[in-house]
Amino acid sequence: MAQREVQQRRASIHDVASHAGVSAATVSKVLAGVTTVKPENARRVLDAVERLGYRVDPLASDMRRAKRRIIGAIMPEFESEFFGQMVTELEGLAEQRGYTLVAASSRESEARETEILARMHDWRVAGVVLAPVRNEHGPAADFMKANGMTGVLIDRVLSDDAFDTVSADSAAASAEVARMLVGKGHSHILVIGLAEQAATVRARLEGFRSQALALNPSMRIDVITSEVSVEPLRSSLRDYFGQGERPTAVYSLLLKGTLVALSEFRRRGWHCPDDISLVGFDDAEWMQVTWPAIAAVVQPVRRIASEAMNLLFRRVEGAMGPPTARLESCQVLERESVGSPGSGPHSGGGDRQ
Amino acid sequence: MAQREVQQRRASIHDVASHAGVSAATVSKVLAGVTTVKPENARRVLDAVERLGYRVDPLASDMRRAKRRIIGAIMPEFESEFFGQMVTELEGLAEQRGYTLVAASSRESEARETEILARMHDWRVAGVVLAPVRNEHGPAADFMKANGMTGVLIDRVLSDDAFDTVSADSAAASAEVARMLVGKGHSHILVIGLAEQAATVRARLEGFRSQALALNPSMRIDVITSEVSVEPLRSSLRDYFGQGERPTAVYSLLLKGTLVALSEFRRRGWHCPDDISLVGFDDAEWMQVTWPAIAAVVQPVRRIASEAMNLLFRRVEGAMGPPTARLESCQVLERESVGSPGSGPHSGGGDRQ
DNA sequence: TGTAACCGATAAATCGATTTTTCGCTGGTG
DNA sequence: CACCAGCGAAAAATCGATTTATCGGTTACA
Repeated sequence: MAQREVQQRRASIHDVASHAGVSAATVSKVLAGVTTVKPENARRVLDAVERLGYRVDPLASDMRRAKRRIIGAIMPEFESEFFGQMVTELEGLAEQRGYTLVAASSRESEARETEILARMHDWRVAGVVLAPVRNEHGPAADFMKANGMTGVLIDRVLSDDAFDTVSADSAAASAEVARMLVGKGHSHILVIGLAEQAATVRARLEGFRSQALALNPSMRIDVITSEVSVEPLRSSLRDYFGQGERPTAVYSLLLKGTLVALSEFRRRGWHCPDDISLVGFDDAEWMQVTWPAIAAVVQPVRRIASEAMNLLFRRVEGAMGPPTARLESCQVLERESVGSPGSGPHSGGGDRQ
Repeated sequence: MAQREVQQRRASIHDVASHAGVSAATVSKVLAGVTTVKPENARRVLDAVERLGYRVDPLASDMRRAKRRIIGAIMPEFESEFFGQMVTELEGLAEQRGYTLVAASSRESEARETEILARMHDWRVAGVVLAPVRNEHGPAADFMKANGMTGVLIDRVLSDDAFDTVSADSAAASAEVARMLVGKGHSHILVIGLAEQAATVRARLEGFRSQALALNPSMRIDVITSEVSVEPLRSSLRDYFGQGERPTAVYSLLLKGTLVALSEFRRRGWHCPDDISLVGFDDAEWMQVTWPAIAAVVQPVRRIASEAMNLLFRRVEGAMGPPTARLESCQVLERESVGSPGSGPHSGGGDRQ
């Protein structure tokens, strides 16, 4: 319990030492659990610690180590449930091991990503969990490599020759989505995504395409991707529908795409699943309370986070060997936004507004 | 540009000093912009810095200061857009001033809140931005007070006698919601919320109630709040509707409540705004793409963040004086989930599924 | 009896930067 | 010529903890 020390400078290890009548080194050893300390002295040290409310200063404690007990986390954004949960999980896992997590958002910019990484390098973080904006081959991974940083890449990655990677098994999940949609009788499906995240999006696309075509070789699969941001995707989609294209289902390869698809459906007065079916990669809390509830691929956030931390700490502790590439399986939630083609009015106009 | 130094120990200020043929103190001064250094030496220092790719170690640099250039941020959760954006903003603002932001989630637990705070105190952070789980009178604020920490309280707070506070002007926004609903002809409205966040929720409730009653004294306003978590709220709501209560509009005082309300509407097959109108405090991206789009109160995240940081840094720099309590005004977005009572079927059954 | 091994603890070095103190040197002044 | 002021830079102290080297005092063994 802290007493009148309030507002004053906090007690240092030397204060504890003098109160206990021993040297600072002895205090350090007692607190580190070294057994070569006389019980009597240990007791007095612990007494003093208690009396002064002493706590080790992690910053000072880290001074001498080459790798500080800090883990950096870089996410493309914090606004979505996925990355929000990810940071929460990572923080908890770091804390469990006595590490502090410093999280930063790259705001979908590779330039910022590298800047943040450089700053974390300055802090001499023990390791970094990087969810790259684009993929594992960006400047950020290069920077880490060039500076001998230890790290794990997650989410928008497949595998790397220098770092362990952990991501959702996009291909398998997409194949399951394909089975679901083809099983319902869809034979003309539009897939939308952002090309930014090259490898991941490609995996999701190919996983879907190959499974769908395997089940129905005459299937028609249209693909719309935008290079950079969401807005071009929106206008491409608008053009596509504007030209009279009428797929019976849309599979969005990422959350932003799901939002874009929904808003385009709204513009045209289309309802799911009567007028068109919709499935999106990435789940969100709201998707189960809207009308209709939106079918989604749920990524195993906790498993990705814990696996990433396991791999990271293994490396931090000096583990060598070739990098691992883990794929964690997803869950596909079939909800009301998916139906069979032709089962509803499909008028293209029925607004309930 | 870093050269073959890769993988090696990073250059320290002493390496720079010896390469430049000066002392470490001189290097420090050059980098700090002190002008009492001979131009010739300054140049050589900067050369060496460039050549070695030297960057100041922020940890070592902070050692001597009583307050380190670290700002702590504690949020109840990271999963919602509101807090996600908040962290993003705070991080950017801290970075602008050369500070590092360490963010942690209290996971809606006051106990965890205090633990995190204690850990941040160990780091001797310069200041803390705390979004308390409950309100400004919790154990976390007490801890900060007792330990002489500097901080700002945001979001679920109104005002405090020790810390500056910044939050959305809940009362004013709620009054505007009241004007909107009463203006549409609603005279029986249900308000739902969590009592946890006592003062804030009360402000939202009172702001709404007083304005609504002023406009229509015979107005009926029912209130359902749950003490602790979301689930009791859900069952209370279920009971309420189960007893045959049929308000024409629901005003949710927080995001979770909006989700609960929507899912209960779903259960009963009610549609907005035909069967019932809905307005929620807190906006989210999905609310404008669903059918119907959900009316919401938008909190000025950026303004709250920047104002909080301004106040915080003022205190960090030693500003004295009584604490400020800022209220930032919100924007009310009227969307399709709000209509006039009786304008739709109000059958209580029309499902489009 | 002399020396080695050991125990427990302290002094000192270390980490990397900042800040204070000290010092050498130049130039101006009485 | 002696002294002081001022400049610029080096030396040293500091921050708080950890780790290594050292040291006094026993005990064991040859």
